[in-house]
Amino acid sequence: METIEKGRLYMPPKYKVVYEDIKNKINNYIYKTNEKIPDGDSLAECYNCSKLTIAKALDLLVQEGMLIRRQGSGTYVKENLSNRTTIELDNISGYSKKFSTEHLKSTVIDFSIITPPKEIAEKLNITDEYIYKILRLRSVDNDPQILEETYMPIYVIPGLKEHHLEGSIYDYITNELGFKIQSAHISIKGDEANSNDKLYLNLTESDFIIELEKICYLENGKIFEYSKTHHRYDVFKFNTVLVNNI
Amino acid sequence: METIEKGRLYMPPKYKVVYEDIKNKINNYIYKTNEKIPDGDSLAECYNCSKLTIAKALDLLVQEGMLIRRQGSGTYVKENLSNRTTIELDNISGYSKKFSTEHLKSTVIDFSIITPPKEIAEKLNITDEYIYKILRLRSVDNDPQILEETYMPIYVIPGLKEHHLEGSIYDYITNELGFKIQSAHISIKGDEANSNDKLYLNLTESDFIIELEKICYLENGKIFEYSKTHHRYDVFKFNTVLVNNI
DNA sequence: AAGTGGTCTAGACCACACT
DNA sequence: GTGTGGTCTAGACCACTTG
Repeated sequence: METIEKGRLYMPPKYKVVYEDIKNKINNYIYKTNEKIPDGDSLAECYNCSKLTIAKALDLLVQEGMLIRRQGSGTYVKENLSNRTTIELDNISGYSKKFSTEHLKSTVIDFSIITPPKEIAEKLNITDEYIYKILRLRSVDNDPQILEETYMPIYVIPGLKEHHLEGSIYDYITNELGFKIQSAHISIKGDEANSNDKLYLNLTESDFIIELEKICYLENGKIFEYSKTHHRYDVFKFNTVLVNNI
Repeated sequence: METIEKGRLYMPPKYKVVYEDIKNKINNYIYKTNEKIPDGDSLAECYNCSKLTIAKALDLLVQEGMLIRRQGSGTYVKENLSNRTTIELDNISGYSKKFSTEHLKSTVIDFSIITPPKEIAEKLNITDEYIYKILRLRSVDNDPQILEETYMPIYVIPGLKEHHLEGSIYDYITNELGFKIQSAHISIKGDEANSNDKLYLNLTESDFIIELEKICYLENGKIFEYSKTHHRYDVFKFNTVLVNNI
């Protein structure tokens, strides 16, 4: 399972190996829906590790809504529901599995470097820093679906060029810059379409959009993005799993 | 911090005590935004526990979006953003903190016991079980905001009466029955208002709503609720934090 | 009573950041 | 180099359910 990253041999931690393996077993119905999987001691012996490592791996799957652990009883596979949303840097990544890049298109409406207004600077937690301002239209088969307004500090994401925007900014950040995403704080609401929405998303006077506001963190603790995306309501769907941890 | 539950002395685990204490320190700005909190060894000494217990407590706060941990650097308090959504059994619990029960009203439109149609039975993962069907209108200051369609198996939630519906079903389940919620799988989308929405939410022909679909699990592994809530778009807001754990 | 998950420890070692 | 978080172990004991 080891890979080469940045020219170095990268060996994933044991709990991640166990996590991946059990996740595969669930997805391939080797561990069947609503059934119990082997107990912690057995798994620890099977994977040649401690119980705690097994628990850590299983807890990840609980967090993703794939397992439920019941004290005194066992660990069970949940009904196969919509899995937890991965962080959608792309805003359209839900589709990127369904549609190849041939069908996806990003049209850059505006790409400039600005001094952020106070409101944006606060969201990005910066002072006196230049930022990129990006306005993009995301389409599937030339059908416009998402109008995206993105702000990113230059010093956090250096070297961003217009051609990156025509593809995936996410790919640039993770693959070319080698950064990892830590988290995203999001907020979802509905609203009437504004003039830009009507213009670019081909909406009529009476239409509505779903607005997804997002603040994204890198693993180094820096906020790298604040964005507002307006989604045509008929193509928007957001799935997630909330787990009670306390 | 110990409490009496079901006539027994309940002593919370150490990591939960630490979690609560640090959460309070963040909310009261004893640990300030963007600043580093003490390292794991110090906290372990301070709380008289092992490093692992501290890590477990801090990881909960990372999951809630309040902290960020950086290997080699430290643990930092994040910008105070909207916290992670708690499981909203109530559908209106976001308001229950803002508005007292005097302002909140639940009007029961339908409360019946039925044999579920196939689609609902599948969502609830049951066969040959009777279920409650509940249609409620939730209002704030007599302003109708949410139309809620709920299905619950009788054998999972016994003894539900109409007067419970006028208050909070959540309170009945957690306080009177003493059950705990494990998780909720949710899905959010927008849609045009249907005839019921127009009727009960006072919408016009052109209006639209936000639909929140939800499947809820108890700690005993049973699904106790499948619901669809239609929210007037101008009063809907959903916040959450997505954390990259893998 | 037996089985299973949950909590917790003390300590070891590694990976990474900072300076 | 020092400090910090991340991983991992072996084992102990507790809480809960009943496969």
